[in-house]
Amino acid sequence: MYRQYLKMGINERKEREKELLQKSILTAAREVFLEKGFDQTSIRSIAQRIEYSPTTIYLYFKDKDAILFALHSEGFQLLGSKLEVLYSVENPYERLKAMGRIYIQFATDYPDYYDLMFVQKSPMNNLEDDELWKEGASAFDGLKATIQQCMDGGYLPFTDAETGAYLVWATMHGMCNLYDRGRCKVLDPEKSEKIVDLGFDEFIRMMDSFKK
Amino acid sequence: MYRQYLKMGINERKEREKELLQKSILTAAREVFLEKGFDQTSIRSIAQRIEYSPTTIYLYFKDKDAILFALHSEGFQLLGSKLEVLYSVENPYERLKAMGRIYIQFATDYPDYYDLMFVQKSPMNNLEDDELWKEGASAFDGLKATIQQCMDGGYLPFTDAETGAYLVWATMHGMCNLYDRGRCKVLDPEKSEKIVDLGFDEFIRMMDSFKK
DNA sequence: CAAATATACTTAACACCGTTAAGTTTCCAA
DNA sequence: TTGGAAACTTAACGGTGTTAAGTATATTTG
Repeated sequence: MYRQYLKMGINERKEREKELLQKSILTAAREVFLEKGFDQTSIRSIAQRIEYSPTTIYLYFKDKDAILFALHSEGFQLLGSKLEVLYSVENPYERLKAMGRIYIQFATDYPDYYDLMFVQKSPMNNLEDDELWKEGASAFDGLKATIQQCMDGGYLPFTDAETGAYLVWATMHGMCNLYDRGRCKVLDPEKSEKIVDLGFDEFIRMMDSFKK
Repeated sequence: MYRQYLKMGINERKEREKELLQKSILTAAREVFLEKGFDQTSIRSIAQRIEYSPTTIYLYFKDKDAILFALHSEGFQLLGSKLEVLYSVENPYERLKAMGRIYIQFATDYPDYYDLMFVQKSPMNNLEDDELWKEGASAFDGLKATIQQCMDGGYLPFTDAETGAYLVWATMHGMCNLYDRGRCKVLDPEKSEKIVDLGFDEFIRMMDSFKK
């Protein structure tokens, strides 16, 4: 009968509604996360914001880590959008320097996103043991390619692009993380507030001296 | 009466007993921490191990952060003991390289201690706002002094010893932390397991090329 | 059209957590 | 012997992630 034809439309509407709630859960999660921070982002606080019971969330996400993983992916999208301007930078070494500046700016502007993307273990629990970390990999590949071009252009003397990219990444990450975690208290108070930028400048100066 | 004379002895015994329990709480905390890790180190689990009620712990420590701070200090003592061999290294550049190796070895051998010392925010909550972070400062001063000597000896071209020390520290920290937090999945699986050492070797190679 | 069933959601509960207030036991001094 | 301080425990508060069971609603089927 004609109801058979309606069924599809109804199912589609239902699917749309499901997706809508899934999205509103994620929106609520993002709001709580950005307003209150990682620690205060609880299933219950997300549920309260969308006026559903906490258990409803489990009908749309496997567990809390799945939500955090989704937010982590959002962070990578945001970082990616900030990095887009680099396409116009043709000189690989200039691009690398700009990349570093943007990375640090991102870590400073969105410390919670940064933490979720590069420090917290929770979002990584969502990956299967053999599953690869797509978000991280594509960002890293971009860096690696630039490093390779820097090597080819004689700007940097790394023996291996991948190891070199890791080393540069680790330096940026270490500076941001030590600052974020309050470990820069050991520094001269006058320097400690702007130490990440000072460190970056010093890093650039070191790299500059490599140019063959 | 003669009891007056005993009183002091009794009070001293009581004080010794108080210290004893304080120490056994710390021992239990350390055991749980090293066996089960940071996340599983709860007041309740520590209490269970010493067979006291959880609330007793609060008679000996202000809160959980105070215990974590005590463990964090232990970590610095342990790291300090590992660094002792450096006294015999006269060449500052050789000492710096050895320092880096020991630092990485420490982070690898005692990841939980390392986390507590350089990543977790909890132990830092125990410090007053204006209070300085003694443990971190004395470790950093050791690095800074060596960096300064490297600069003086023409091994490294940093413009400022403090910023240079921070930069070197951040590089080591970044490599260790990215590895610990599972972010090295982005690397070639063949390299990822030994990436910290590979990165360190590359770092040394870079530094070597600075020698004036 | 009524009964059966599937869907969406909630309530209640479990097992944890850090922490505090109130109560109990133990010990020493007067 | 009794009063009181000190040491410790019990019970509770408000929070966490998560699951099992129950309810209401909407859809399908006989």
